[in-house]
Amino acid sequence: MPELPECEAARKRIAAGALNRTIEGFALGEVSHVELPTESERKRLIGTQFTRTRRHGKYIFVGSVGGPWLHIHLGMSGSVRVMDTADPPADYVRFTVEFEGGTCLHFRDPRKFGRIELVEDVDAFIADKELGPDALEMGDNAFAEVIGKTRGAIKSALLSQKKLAGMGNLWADESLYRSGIDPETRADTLSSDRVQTLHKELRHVLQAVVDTDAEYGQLPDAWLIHHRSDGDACTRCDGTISKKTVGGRTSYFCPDHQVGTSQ
DNA sequence: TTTACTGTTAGGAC
DNA sequence: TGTCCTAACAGTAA
Repeated sequence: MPELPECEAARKRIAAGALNRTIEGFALGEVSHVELPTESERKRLIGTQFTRTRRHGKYIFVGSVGGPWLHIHLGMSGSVRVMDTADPPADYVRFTVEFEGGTCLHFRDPRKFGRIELVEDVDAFIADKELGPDALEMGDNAFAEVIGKTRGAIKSALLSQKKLAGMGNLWADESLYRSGIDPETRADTLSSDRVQTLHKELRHVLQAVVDTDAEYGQLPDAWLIHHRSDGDACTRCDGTISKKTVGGRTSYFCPDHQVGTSQ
Protein backbone atom coordinates (compact mmCIF):
# COMPACT_ATOMS: atom_id res chain seq x y z
CA MET A 1 0.00 0.00 0.00
CA PRO A 2 2.62 2.36 -1.10
CA GLU A 3 2.53 6.06 -0.51
CA LEU A 4 5.41 7.96 1.07
CA PRO A 5 5.19 6.33 4.54
CA GLU A 6 4.82 2.83 3.10
CA CYS A 7 7.82 3.45 0.86
CA GLU A 8 9.82 4.75 3.80
CA ALA A 9 8.97 1.58 5.73
CA ALA A 10 10.10 -0.46 2.72
CA ARG A 11 13.33 1.53 2.50
CA LYS A 12 14.00 0.87 6.19
CA ARG A 13 13.43 -2.86 5.73
CA ILE A 14 15.94 -2.88 2.89
CA ALA A 15 18.45 -0.81 4.86
CA ALA A 16 18.12 -3.14 7.85
CA GLY A 17 18.44 -6.41 5.98
CA ALA A 18 19.90 -6.08 2.51
CA LEU A 19 22.99 -3.90 2.83
CA ASN A 20 26.61 -5.01 2.92
CA ARG A 21 25.86 -8.48 1.61
CA THR A 22 27.40 -9.77 -1.60
CA ILE A 23 24.88 -10.24 -4.40
CA GLU A 24 25.05 -13.80 -5.74
CA GLY A 25 22.23 -13.83 -8.22
CA PHE A 26 18.65 -13.06 -9.09
CA ALA A 27 15.43 -14.96 -9.57
CA LEU A 28 12.50 -13.92 -11.73
CA GLY A 29 8.89 -14.90 -11.11
CA GLU A 30 5.98 -14.51 -13.50
CA VAL A 31 7.07 -11.27 -15.09
CA SER A 32 4.98 -10.52 -18.17
CA HIS A 33 4.24 -6.78 -18.21
CA VAL A 34 6.68 -6.09 -15.36
CA GLU A 35 9.60 -3.70 -15.91
CA LEU A 36 12.75 -5.27 -14.48
CA PRO A 37 16.53 -4.90 -14.99
CA THR A 38 17.84 -6.62 -18.10
CA GLU A 39 20.16 -9.60 -17.92
CA SER A 40 23.24 -7.47 -18.59
CA GLU A 41 22.19 -5.01 -15.90
CA ARG A 42 21.75 -7.85 -13.45
CA LYS A 43 25.19 -9.19 -14.33
CA ARG A 44 26.69 -5.82 -13.43
CA LEU A 45 25.42 -6.19 -9.88
CA ILE A 46 26.58 -9.73 -9.23
CA GLY A 47 29.52 -9.79 -6.83
CA THR A 48 28.81 -6.25 -5.60
CA GLN A 49 27.13 -5.09 -2.42
CA PHE A 50 24.47 -2.48 -1.72
CA THR A 51 25.72 -0.07 0.91
CA ARG A 52 23.15 2.73 1.04
CA THR A 53 19.53 3.63 0.41
CA ARG A 54 17.65 6.76 -0.59
CA ARG A 55 14.02 7.69 -0.98
CA HIS A 56 12.36 10.60 -2.72
CA GLY A 57 8.58 10.66 -2.51
CA LYS A 58 7.45 7.18 -3.54
CA TYR A 59 10.73 6.36 -5.28
CA ILE A 60 13.15 4.03 -3.46
CA PHE A 61 16.83 3.63 -4.38
CA VAL A 62 19.37 1.05 -3.23
CA GLY A 63 22.96 1.43 -4.31
CA SER A 64 26.63 1.61 -3.54
CA VAL A 65 29.26 4.32 -3.67
CA GLY A 66 30.45 4.59 -7.26
CA GLY A 67 28.02 1.96 -8.52
CA PRO A 68 24.58 2.14 -10.10
CA TRP A 69 21.39 2.42 -8.07
CA LEU A 70 18.54 -0.03 -8.17
CA HIS A 71 15.40 2.07 -8.39
CA ILE A 72 12.30 0.39 -6.97
CA HIS A 73 8.82 1.76 -7.52
CA LEU A 74 6.07 -0.14 -5.74
CA GLY A 75 3.27 1.02 -8.01
CA MET A 76 -0.22 0.32 -6.77
CA SER A 77 0.31 -2.95 -4.95
CA GLY A 78 4.03 -3.62 -4.62
CA SER A 79 5.96 -4.49 -1.48
CA VAL A 80 9.44 -5.64 -0.52
CA ARG A 81 10.61 -8.10 2.10
CA VAL A 82 13.96 -9.36 3.25
CA MET A 83 13.72 -13.10 3.80
CA ASP A 84 15.68 -16.22 4.40
CA THR A 85 16.26 -18.06 1.13
CA ALA A 86 14.86 -21.16 2.83
CA ASP A 87 11.58 -19.45 3.80
CA PRO A 88 8.54 -20.49 1.77
CA PRO A 89 8.09 -18.01 -1.08
CA ALA A 90 5.11 -15.66 -1.08
CA ASP A 91 2.74 -15.31 -4.02
CA TYR A 92 3.32 -12.71 -6.75
CA VAL A 93 7.05 -12.39 -6.16
CA ARG A 94 8.33 -10.92 -9.44
CA PHE A 95 11.97 -10.33 -8.62
CA THR A 96 14.41 -11.66 -6.03
CA VAL A 97 17.93 -10.49 -5.20
CA GLU A 98 19.89 -13.37 -3.69
CA PHE A 99 22.68 -12.54 -1.25
CA GLU A 100 25.57 -14.60 0.02
CA GLY A 101 24.70 -16.33 3.27
CA GLY A 102 21.10 -17.28 2.54
CA THR A 103 19.32 -13.92 2.63
CA CYS A 104 17.23 -12.53 -0.17
CA LEU A 105 15.22 -9.46 -1.07
CA HIS A 106 11.76 -10.12 -2.51
CA PHE A 107 9.80 -7.72 -4.68
CA ARG A 108 6.12 -8.66 -4.67
CA ASP A 109 3.75 -6.99 -7.07
CA PRO A 110 0.31 -8.59 -7.59
CA ARG A 111 -1.04 -5.93 -9.94
CA LYS A 112 2.20 -5.42 -11.87
CA PHE A 113 2.17 -1.63 -11.75
CA GLY A 114 5.55 -1.47 -10.07
CA ARG A 115 8.95 -1.38 -11.71
CA ILE A 116 12.61 -1.93 -10.94
CA GLU A 117 15.43 -0.47 -13.02
CA LEU A 118 19.07 0.55 -12.82
CA VAL A 119 19.75 4.26 -12.42
CA GLU A 120 23.19 5.88 -12.66
CA ASP A 121 22.42 9.20 -10.99
CA VAL A 122 19.51 9.62 -8.57
CA ASP A 123 19.43 13.42 -8.70
CA ALA A 124 19.35 13.36 -12.49
CA PHE A 125 16.57 10.76 -12.32
CA ILE A 126 14.49 12.99 -10.02
CA ALA A 127 15.08 15.98 -12.29
CA ASP A 128 14.18 13.97 -15.35
CA LYS A 129 10.89 12.85 -13.79
CA GLU A 130 10.28 16.48 -12.77
CA LEU A 131 9.43 15.37 -9.24
CA GLY A 132 8.61 18.05 -6.70
CA PRO A 133 10.28 18.21 -3.28
CA ASP A 134 9.74 15.26 -0.96
CA ALA A 135 6.49 15.94 0.89
CA LEU A 136 8.16 15.61 4.31
CA GLU A 137 11.01 17.94 3.46
CA MET A 138 9.18 20.70 1.66
CA GLY A 139 9.35 24.15 3.29
CA ASP A 140 6.27 26.23 4.16
CA ASN A 141 7.02 28.86 1.54
CA ALA A 142 7.58 26.37 -1.26
CA PHE A 143 4.33 24.60 -0.37
CA ALA A 144 2.34 27.84 -0.30
CA GLU A 145 3.80 28.93 -3.61
CA VAL A 146 2.98 25.68 -5.39
CA ILE A 147 -0.57 25.52 -4.00
CA GLY A 148 -1.18 29.21 -4.69
CA LYS A 149 -0.64 28.86 -8.40
CA THR A 150 -2.73 25.73 -8.91
CA ARG A 151 -6.15 26.28 -10.41
CA GLY A 152 -7.42 22.70 -10.05
CA ALA A 153 -8.82 20.92 -7.00
CA ILE A 154 -6.63 20.91 -3.88
CA LYS A 155 -6.89 17.12 -3.70
CA SER A 156 -5.51 16.79 -7.23
CA ALA A 157 -2.71 19.20 -6.39
CA LEU A 158 -1.69 17.08 -3.40
CA LEU A 159 -1.60 13.99 -5.61
CA SER A 160 0.60 15.60 -8.25
CA GLN A 161 4.10 14.21 -7.84
CA LYS A 162 5.45 17.21 -9.75
CA LYS A 163 4.18 19.62 -7.12
CA LEU A 164 5.24 17.56 -4.12
CA ALA A 165 6.46 13.98 -4.13
CA GLY A 166 5.00 11.27 -1.93
CA MET A 167 1.31 12.04 -1.34
CA GLY A 168 -1.20 9.43 -2.37
CA ASN A 169 -4.95 9.05 -2.23
CA LEU A 170 -5.29 7.81 1.35
CA TRP A 171 -3.09 10.31 3.13
CA ALA A 172 -4.29 13.20 0.98
CA ASP A 173 -7.83 12.43 2.18
CA GLU A 174 -6.58 12.12 5.76
CA SER A 175 -4.79 15.49 5.58
CA LEU A 176 -7.81 17.30 4.11
CA TYR A 177 -10.07 15.68 6.72
CA ARG A 178 -7.92 17.04 9.55
CA SER A 179 -7.65 20.43 7.87
CA GLY A 180 -11.39 20.84 7.32
CA ILE A 181 -10.94 21.43 3.60
CA ASP A 182 -13.30 20.07 0.94
CA PRO A 183 -11.15 18.05 -1.48
CA GLU A 184 -12.76 19.78 -4.47
CA THR A 185 -11.80 23.29 -3.36
CA ARG A 186 -9.82 25.19 -5.99
CA ALA A 187 -6.30 25.27 -4.61
CA ASP A 188 -5.62 28.93 -5.43
CA THR A 189 -8.70 30.11 -3.52
CA LEU A 190 -7.49 28.81 -0.15
CA SER A 191 -6.44 31.50 2.34
CA SER A 192 -2.81 31.42 3.39
CA ASP A 193 -3.91 30.38 6.88
CA ARG A 194 -5.70 27.35 5.49
CA VAL A 195 -2.76 26.45 3.26
CA GLN A 196 -0.48 26.62 6.28
CA THR A 197 -2.86 24.44 8.30
CA LEU A 198 -2.99 21.93 5.47
CA HIS A 199 0.78 21.78 5.24
CA LYS A 200 1.08 21.26 8.99
CA GLU A 201 -1.55 18.49 9.01
CA LEU A 202 -0.07 16.82 5.94
CA ARG A 203 3.33 16.60 7.60
CA HIS A 204 1.73 15.39 10.81
CA VAL A 205 -0.13 12.62 8.96
CA LEU A 206 2.89 11.45 6.96
CA GLN A 207 5.25 11.58 9.93
CA ALA A 208 2.82 9.72 12.20
CA VAL A 209 2.39 6.95 9.63
CA VAL A 210 6.16 6.79 9.10
CA ASP A 211 6.59 6.46 12.86
CA THR A 212 4.38 3.35 12.91
CA ASP A 213 6.20 1.86 9.89
CA ALA A 214 2.85 2.10 8.12
CA GLU A 215 1.11 -0.29 10.50
CA TYR A 216 -2.39 1.10 10.18
CA GLY A 217 -3.62 -0.73 13.28
CA GLN A 218 -1.38 1.49 15.39
CA LEU A 219 -3.01 4.68 14.13
CA PRO A 220 -5.68 6.29 16.35
CA ASP A 221 -9.24 5.11 15.78
CA ALA A 222 -10.31 8.70 15.13
CA TRP A 223 -8.36 8.75 11.86
CA LEU A 224 -10.29 8.68 8.61
CA ILE A 225 -8.28 5.65 7.47
CA HIS A 226 -10.43 3.52 9.78
CA HIS A 227 -13.68 5.05 8.51
CA ARG A 228 -13.37 4.99 4.75
CA SER A 229 -16.89 3.93 3.94
CA ASP A 230 -20.01 5.78 2.98
CA GLY A 231 -22.23 6.48 5.97
CA ASP A 232 -19.65 6.10 8.75
CA ALA A 233 -19.85 8.65 11.55
CA CYS A 234 -17.40 11.54 11.32
CA THR A 235 -14.95 11.46 14.22
CA ARG A 236 -14.42 15.22 14.25
CA CYS A 237 -18.01 16.54 14.19
CA ASP A 238 -21.60 15.29 14.06
CA GLY A 239 -21.43 14.72 10.31
CA THR A 240 -21.43 11.58 8.20
CA ILE A 241 -18.64 10.40 5.94
CA SER A 242 -19.49 10.41 2.28
CA LYS A 243 -17.52 9.95 -0.90
CA LYS A 244 -17.14 11.65 -4.23
CA THR A 245 -14.77 11.46 -7.15
CA VAL A 246 -12.20 14.25 -7.39
CA GLY A 247 -9.69 14.25 -10.20
CA GLY A 248 -10.73 10.72 -11.08
CA ARG A 249 -10.04 9.30 -7.63
CA THR A 250 -12.39 8.28 -4.86
CA SER A 251 -12.30 10.75 -1.99
CA TYR A 252 -13.81 10.14 1.42
CA PHE A 253 -14.65 13.28 3.37
CA CYS A 254 -17.09 14.82 5.81
CA PRO A 255 -19.30 17.43 4.10
CA ASP A 256 -20.12 19.03 7.47
CA HIS A 257 -16.68 20.10 8.60
CA GLN A 258 -14.76 19.98 5.29
CA VAL A 259 -15.72 23.10 3.40
CA GLY A 260 -14.58 24.99 0.33
CA THR A 261 -13.91 28.68 -0.13
CA SER A 262 -17.10 30.76 -0.03
CA GLN A 263 -17.58 33.35 -2.73
C1' DT B 1 -20.70 -11.62 -12.45
C1' DT B 2 -19.65 -6.87 -11.50
C1' DT B 3 -17.16 -3.27 -9.45
C1' DA B 4 -13.54 -0.81 -7.22
C1' DC B 5 -8.72 -0.13 -6.21
C1' DT B 6 -3.36 3.03 -2.06
C1' DG B 7 0.06 4.98 -8.76
C1' DT B 8 1.62 6.69 -13.15
C1' DT B 9 1.22 8.50 -17.64
C1' DA B 10 -0.16 9.29 -22.61
C1' DG B 11 -3.22 11.90 -25.06
C1' DG B 12 -6.71 15.17 -25.58
C1' DA B 13 -9.36 19.34 -23.99
C1' DC B 14 -9.25 23.85 -22.65
C1' DT C 1 2.75 27.01 -24.16
C1' DG C 2 0.92 25.25 -20.15
C1' DT C 3 -2.28 23.17 -17.10
C1' DC C 4 -5.69 20.01 -16.15
C1' DC C 5 -8.53 15.82 -16.77
C1' DT C 6 -9.65 11.17 -18.20
C1' DA C 7 -8.77 6.64 -19.38
C1' DA C 8 -5.93 2.83 -19.39
C1' DC C 9 -2.72 -0.28 -17.49
C1' DA C 10 -3.35 -5.97 -14.79
C1' DG C 11 -4.94 -8.58 -11.34
C1' DT C 12 -7.44 -9.55 -7.35
C1' DA C 13 -11.01 -9.39 -3.89
C1' DA C 14 -15.37 -8.08 -2.15
